[in-house]
Amino acid sequence: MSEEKSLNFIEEIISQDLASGKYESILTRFPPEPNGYLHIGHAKSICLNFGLAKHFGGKTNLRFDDTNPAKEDIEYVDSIKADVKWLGFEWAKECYASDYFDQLYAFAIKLIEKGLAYVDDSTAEEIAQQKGTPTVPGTGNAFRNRSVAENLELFAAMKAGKFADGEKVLRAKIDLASPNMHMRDPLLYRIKRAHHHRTGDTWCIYPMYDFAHGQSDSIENITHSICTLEFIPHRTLYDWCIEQLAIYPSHQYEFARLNMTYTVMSKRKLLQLVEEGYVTSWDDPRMPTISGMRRRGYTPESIRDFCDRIGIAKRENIIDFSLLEFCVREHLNKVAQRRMVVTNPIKLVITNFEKGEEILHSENNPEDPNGGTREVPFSNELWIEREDFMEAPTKKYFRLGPGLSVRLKSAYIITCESFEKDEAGNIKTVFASYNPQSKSGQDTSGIHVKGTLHWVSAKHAIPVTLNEYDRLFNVADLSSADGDFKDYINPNSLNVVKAYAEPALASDVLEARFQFLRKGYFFQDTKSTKDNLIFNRTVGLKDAWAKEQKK
RNA sequence: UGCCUGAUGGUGUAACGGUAGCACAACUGUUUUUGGUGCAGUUUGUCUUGGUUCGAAUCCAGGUCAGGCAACCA
Repeated sequence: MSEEKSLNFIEEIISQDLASGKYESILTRFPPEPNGYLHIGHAKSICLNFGLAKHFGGKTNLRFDDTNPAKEDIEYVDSIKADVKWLGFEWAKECYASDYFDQLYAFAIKLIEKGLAYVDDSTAEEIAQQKGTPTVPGTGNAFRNRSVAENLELFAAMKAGKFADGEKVLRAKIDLASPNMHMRDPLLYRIKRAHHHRTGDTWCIYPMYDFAHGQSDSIENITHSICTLEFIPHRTLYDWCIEQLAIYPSHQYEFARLNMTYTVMSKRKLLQLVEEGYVTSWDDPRMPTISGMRRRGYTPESIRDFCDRIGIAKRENIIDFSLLEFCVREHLNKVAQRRMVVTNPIKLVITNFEKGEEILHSENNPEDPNGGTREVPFSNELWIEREDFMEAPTKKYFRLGPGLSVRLKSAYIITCESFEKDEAGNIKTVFASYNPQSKSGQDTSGIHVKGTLHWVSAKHAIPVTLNEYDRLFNVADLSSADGDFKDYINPNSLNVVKAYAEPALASDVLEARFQFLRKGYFFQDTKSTKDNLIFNRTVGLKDAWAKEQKK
């Protein structure tokens, strides 16, 4: 059975390029600007670029597009490198557009010499005005006719710091009437006195994206430069620069960026959530950032699987959040250690358990035959979930109620005899008897019950804190919702609860993935300590009972 | 009124002139010491109008709708 996975449109292009001999091997790049943290949308691009190289036996560079020092910082460089590594990828070279500043400057001079660039003294407003509109051609100005010699001299003066910020810019001389706005004499260099995180104060002029990106690709001999759809109109300029400069012809291809339901994906909006305190930080587990998802308990495997499943195409999309949840459940189900934790406890007393205490064993992972078992102390006083007892059970309720029997996971079958309420009328204690013949693994009782409950021995329980996360927004498609996106923030995106956990959890390692039985997948928070164990809920289990109840 | 993209079930994504398939979601049934997992199954789709063709999701022409393009941002 050969199940050939069909190629996406970029893979098709690459295999043709390889088959035709256009390239012997391919080189891609992942080119973030270090002005924020990476999010799941970047993960799509990372998986694409690195995945392509892996698939076709090529390489991928990590390149920081650091041409705007006002917004960039080393903090972001470090976080980006950590995130890419965590996702499981290795770059061939670590590059910076700023490493090419001298070369880019030389490229600019070459354009001036060819009469294809000029220094413009106009203000930003004047330039915008003179550009016209998509339906009205732009008009030129007198600066456009400056001589090559004058342009050379003025550009050198710009570099030498002879002018104030914004006083002059270098523009390409292309076509002010072009139907493509990006070809109406685009800006190439601007004067900006800002400290650059790598070049310090060496430069006071910085190249614009359009004069840095394609040339950087070319310098590195990138074969396939892959970006998102909004750069389509830039491609004409990308090609123009490469042609006029007669440098290595990298080619740009575009795919649709990732959108997801119940979240936002723009760095600007994510920054707002952090700065205005809607979340605590960039790595808040509710954030769609790689660091937030890591802290939440997502695995690199599940994110890569997700990126694989969503595919690559040019059509705009909005992916169901449930697909991401599916991917992480699928992986965690295979690897997570099972533990028992009770969040909203009521006391269960086993009236006929005269031993008082017994050490039982429970499998760590039923999906993994080699996963081993752990010791779980059992006693005559246990905690169980309040919702696992019903005073007057309905007919489809498979749990505990007067006269009903259930199995306690990895322990015994019990039968409820009676219960006690407190003054407020809430259930306080449930009394039950156990069947000694029904011990897990050596059950000779012949009894079959429908429900199995998780539990924790009261005497042995350890206190833990659980962060139960839910989606950050309460509408699916934020792009088509009216008004400010912050109006749709889910006020219940975090529910912090105290819980009792089985003692094994205290000695477990920090990096371990857990499934708290019948509750969901959990991961220790970065702020968790031995004395104050905190777990983040990565994702809940599928809950068929909750669905049934809604009916 | 310009230019550039795109349009296949609820959501994604295949089919490259020849059976509209796959995944998620939803819904059944079944198994199960997690109402989890597994297994089996069901439902739902080619934007529109013409044309070419024995045959069109695919090719051609017109239309409609959606998104992008006028930062000294990337």
